[in-house]
Amino acid sequence: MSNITLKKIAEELKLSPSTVSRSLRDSHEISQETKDRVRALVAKLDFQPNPHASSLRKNKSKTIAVIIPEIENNFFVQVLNGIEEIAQKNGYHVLIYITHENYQREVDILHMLRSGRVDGIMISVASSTTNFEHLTAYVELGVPLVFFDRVCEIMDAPCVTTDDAQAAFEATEHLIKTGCSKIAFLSLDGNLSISSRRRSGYLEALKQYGLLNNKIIVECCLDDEATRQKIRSLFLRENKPDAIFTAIEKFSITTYEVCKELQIKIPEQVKMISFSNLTAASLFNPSLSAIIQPAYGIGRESADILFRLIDRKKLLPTQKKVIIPSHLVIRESSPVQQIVL
Amino acid sequence: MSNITLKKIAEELKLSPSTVSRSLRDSHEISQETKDRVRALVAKLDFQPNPHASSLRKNKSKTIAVIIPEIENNFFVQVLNGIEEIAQKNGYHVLIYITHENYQREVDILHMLRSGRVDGIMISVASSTTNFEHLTAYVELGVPLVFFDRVCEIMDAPCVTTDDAQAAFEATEHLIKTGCSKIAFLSLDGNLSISSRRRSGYLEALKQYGLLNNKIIVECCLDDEATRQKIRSLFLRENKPDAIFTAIEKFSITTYEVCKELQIKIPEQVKMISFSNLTAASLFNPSLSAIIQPAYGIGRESADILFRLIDRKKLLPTQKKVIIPSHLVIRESSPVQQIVL
DNA sequence: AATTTTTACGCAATCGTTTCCGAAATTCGT
DNA sequence: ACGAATTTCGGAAACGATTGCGTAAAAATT
Repeated sequence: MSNITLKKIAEELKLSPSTVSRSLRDSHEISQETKDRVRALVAKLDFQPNPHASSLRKNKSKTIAVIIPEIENNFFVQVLNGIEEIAQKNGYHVLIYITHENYQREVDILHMLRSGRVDGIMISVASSTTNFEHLTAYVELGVPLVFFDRVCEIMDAPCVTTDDAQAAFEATEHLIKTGCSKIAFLSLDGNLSISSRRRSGYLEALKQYGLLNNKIIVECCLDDEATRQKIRSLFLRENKPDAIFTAIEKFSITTYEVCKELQIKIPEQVKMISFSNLTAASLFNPSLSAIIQPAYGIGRESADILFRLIDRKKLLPTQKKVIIPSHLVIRESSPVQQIVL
Repeated sequence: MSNITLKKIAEELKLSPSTVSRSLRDSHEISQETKDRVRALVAKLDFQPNPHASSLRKNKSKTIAVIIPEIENNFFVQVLNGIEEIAQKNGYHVLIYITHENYQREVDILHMLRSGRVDGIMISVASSTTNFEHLTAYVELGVPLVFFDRVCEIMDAPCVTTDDAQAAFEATEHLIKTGCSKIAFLSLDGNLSISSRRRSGYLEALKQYGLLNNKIIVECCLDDEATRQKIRSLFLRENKPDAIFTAIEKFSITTYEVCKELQIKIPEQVKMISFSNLTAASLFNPSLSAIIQPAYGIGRESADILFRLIDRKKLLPTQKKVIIPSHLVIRESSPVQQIVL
């Protein structure tokens, strides 16, 4: 770390530190000539003000924290990409924390962040989170917080999501219209906002088409092997589903693998559709019909909102609860025309 | 941000700030009784020392920066995952910066980081980086820096990579052994360390099998459409390749798409193999043979090394240049037995 | 009992920047 | 030309935690 300080610059130029500081922030109470002299030396010595001293004094860290439940998930990666983009534009730094769907870790991180290390937080809660005290405690400190995707509706904080229920409805409806009547819905256990919204979209579609009695809801956990086992038993029971709708990208991969293992043909024997942001989904065998979430946009929008909060700007009324639509891409795993063998 | 400070704790307990500070760091010169009193109040008030004040005084930020060229790439995501894991264990925070393969952005980030904001840097350089002054200038400041994957060999900084040349050799050899003689190698343009190492592995295999005259090297850039066009023309030239070996995951996806478009069958008409960390590669149509890099391990190992440097611990001699082997997974896109139609 | 050592704590400087007050020096208004 | 307003800058006190140094009191040593 360079040990050249504001004070040294000041000495060198026979100025006071305050003048140098003001020059650097282009204060109107410094003459142009002095500013130029300061900037010249600063540039020459490649001086950078110490961010910790600055943060301490100004009580601003120019840093935000992004808390995500997992990183090996294209959705969160794209969100992060959007966030980083906006943060960079605003001159902010991005701290990343991964909870690995662990509630305790989430609590610890939020607790730790109460120190003033960051000016704001963006979070998608862990699947194991049912209690929100750690979040309310944080918000009560007055530090801006924005939820994205997996939100906590009851809290007074902006939420940026996609239209999960609508998207799930459309996906289910699509499956119904292509002839499916026994559609299984695979979702993450716990009571995440997205899970319940997606489930209700699924159920609503079944209801509208009089198929509510056929509902098959399977709640899977994070353990890959357990999920695999649940999917297997789904195919081994007497009343097999004729379609699978997975609410989580990862589950679609597991489902494909199980189908391969059990030699079940997609889409002939079972159709498939999934929430997924995998760019490679179109290369799957068969290509996977997917609900693509506007991940990048969610990242950008929620970051935008966070910075408005940080800058104490008024939020537009529409920015309290932002919903960006997903879109459905139909591919071979759930073809519109039934493939006849 | 909580406005409760060390000083207030001290007043409340009728102690001096120094005593409180020492109590919190478990100094031996504080009686157990006092420590207990301090800790009790600290716990009760949920006090957290201001990190900026602490960083300023101790000249330690407890933060590292991770600079990656792109994030929508499974390899870097897994590396990041490993890094975050180790950082968390060491009580460190992780700042993430994405260069988007942009040299100037990389320069700017490194310049900005010369302020003492972080205690160390982990970086994989951008493909457009040919000049390393920004890196040497940084290292000369005495701040630890570790390279991973895309390294700069000539610099005196630890490097953690995989055995690119060996892996590329084996992949090429595999293609040759399954009957291919016109193997095209698709790599990223620019002179990245990984590109040249992978290329040399490819060339070495061709050489050993007397196929050097058949070498086909295509350098692609980041523009997706340009890459697509280059791949198309590869298939449209008179002397078509009978195998494609892509050094970058993204290129394999584009290649698959082009093959679909041109109705070229993999592996019947052209075999494929790629460097890739996509978990879903096994679900491709056909499933993609891949060189899987130990991304998570690279992340963990390079973070480990960085923290040794930060703690001024001696590096083991083996930690100056760490090479973690990749492994080849053969799938349907380059079957061992030739599929006869 | 006198001395040395140890224990347990306080004082005050320090990290580097920012900003509230002044206060010269200059310009302006009339 | 003389007070008022403006411009331009410096002094010094923050911000909050850490730490070198000093020192009473208690304990140990001779």
